[in-house]
Amino acid sequence: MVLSLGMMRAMSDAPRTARAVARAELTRAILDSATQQLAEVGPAALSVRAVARDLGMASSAVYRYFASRDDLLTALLVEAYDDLGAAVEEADAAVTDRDDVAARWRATAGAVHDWARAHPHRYALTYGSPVPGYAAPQDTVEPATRAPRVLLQLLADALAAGRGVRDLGGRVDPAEVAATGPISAVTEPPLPPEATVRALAVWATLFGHVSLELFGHMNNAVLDYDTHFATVVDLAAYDLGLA
Amino acid sequence: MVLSLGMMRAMSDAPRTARAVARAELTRAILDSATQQLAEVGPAALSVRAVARDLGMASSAVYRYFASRDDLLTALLVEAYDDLGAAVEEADAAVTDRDDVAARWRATAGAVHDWARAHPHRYALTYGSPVPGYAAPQDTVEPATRAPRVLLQLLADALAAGRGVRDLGGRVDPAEVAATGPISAVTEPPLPPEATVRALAVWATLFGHVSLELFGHMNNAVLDYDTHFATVVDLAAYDLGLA
DNA sequence: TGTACATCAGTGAACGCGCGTTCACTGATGTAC
DNA sequence: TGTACATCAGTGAACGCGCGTTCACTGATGTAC
Repeated sequence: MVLSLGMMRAMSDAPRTARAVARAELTRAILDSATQQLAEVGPAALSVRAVARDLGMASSAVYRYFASRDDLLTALLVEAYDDLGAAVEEADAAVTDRDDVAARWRATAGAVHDWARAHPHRYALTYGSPVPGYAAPQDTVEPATRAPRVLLQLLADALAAGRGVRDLGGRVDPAEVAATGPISAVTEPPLPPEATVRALAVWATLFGHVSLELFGHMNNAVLDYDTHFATVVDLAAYDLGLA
Repeated sequence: MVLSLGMMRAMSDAPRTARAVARAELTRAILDSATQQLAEVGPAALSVRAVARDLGMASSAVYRYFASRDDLLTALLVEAYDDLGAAVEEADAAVTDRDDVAARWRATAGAVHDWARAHPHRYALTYGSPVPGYAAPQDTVEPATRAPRVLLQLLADALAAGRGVRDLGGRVDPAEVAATGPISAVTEPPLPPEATVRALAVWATLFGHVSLELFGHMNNAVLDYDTHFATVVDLAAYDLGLA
């Protein structure tokens, strides 16, 4: 996507001209309306015309702001990842005792849980089924890494402070070390294999729990989601060697 | 839904009349075509007309078999849950040494993984984002319990045989015991709280892993899904106290 | 500062398409006597 | 076994709707001199 000069101004923090101000505002309004659409009909039925109708403008006008329906979807996806990433980063950063890694983990997991419940449809967009016929472009990759990065970093901090990952019942297979190399390499210094494996498993538990809860698979099976979530997070803290 | 006599015959194993045979076959053909549709356009865009076109019949004819698009979706959902449930049950049953609970767990987890990869769109239908505007009716509840039941039962068997769940780093809170009561009560005798909590956490890990893998969140991060899945399953076996 | 020109936002009509569902109807199959 | 009637499967037209995207155009805003 080639950005026009006007578009770049619209996206900068201090738009100069009246046009740029209007563009920034309408871009925002389109995204907000589309986000609402998302909640009502889902990503597959997200409609440029419905957004235009909602804003009282001709449907063709939306194309001055987004080149296509897919571009609009991409923008929603990037915003959702960024929003979640920011929430998680802030929750971690809000723990003033940086050495209390268990508290940082709880804050991180809680932020994911809270964000997902506050924005169930945006969670479904990012972590639910892929949208058929839509392939997320490269732009979404970096924002998607923000949240997981926080977990890996706090685990690295724990290891640096001499806390560690509880034993895993055996050595990590060399093939597994190779398979998870990119994850290990996220932090500096890299995580040891045991930590990487446990981090990935815990990450799956966290998102698995949130998905099962939000998508209705705990209906009438778990009666108090908050209590159970706290229990699972504590258990993960224990498995991570933080508690 | 009230079933007509003819419909009940069509669903029984040995349809009598030529009509009933034809009905059973066409019902099957509709479901197969719809399943293919699902893979191509997703559940939200599943179209009665497209199914009819595929089968070379008038779109109105499909309504002789399913009262509405939602009814068709429900049938797909029930079939998917049953298919997964059967695969998991068979995988567990195929382990001849019933006391080798670790092997039963690996077979169970592997069956979920294999089924999901063989039928990614049916997995997305059941465990991905809910279909907007569609509320799954009661008919889907029982089939959905088949797979999790296998895990709970093998864990109960392990406990009966003196194997058990490793310690969780603390006692299970009474509120959590209450919250997870329905899960404990699935087996006879009921699972103790520690086992229930660990079972739920492991269940979230398993489905979290499969979702993250299938929905593209491990792209360029985990390089060998099979190796990593095996590692996570082994780790879960260890956490469950089976290995 | 004032003017001429370039850029941009927004319009409304149009293209070609697909959808779920209903309905009156025809012809084949099944059933009761 | 043969016949009359009831049931069912499938048709094709119709209703009323929505979609993404393009295009020529108008009028407002911005810019260079």
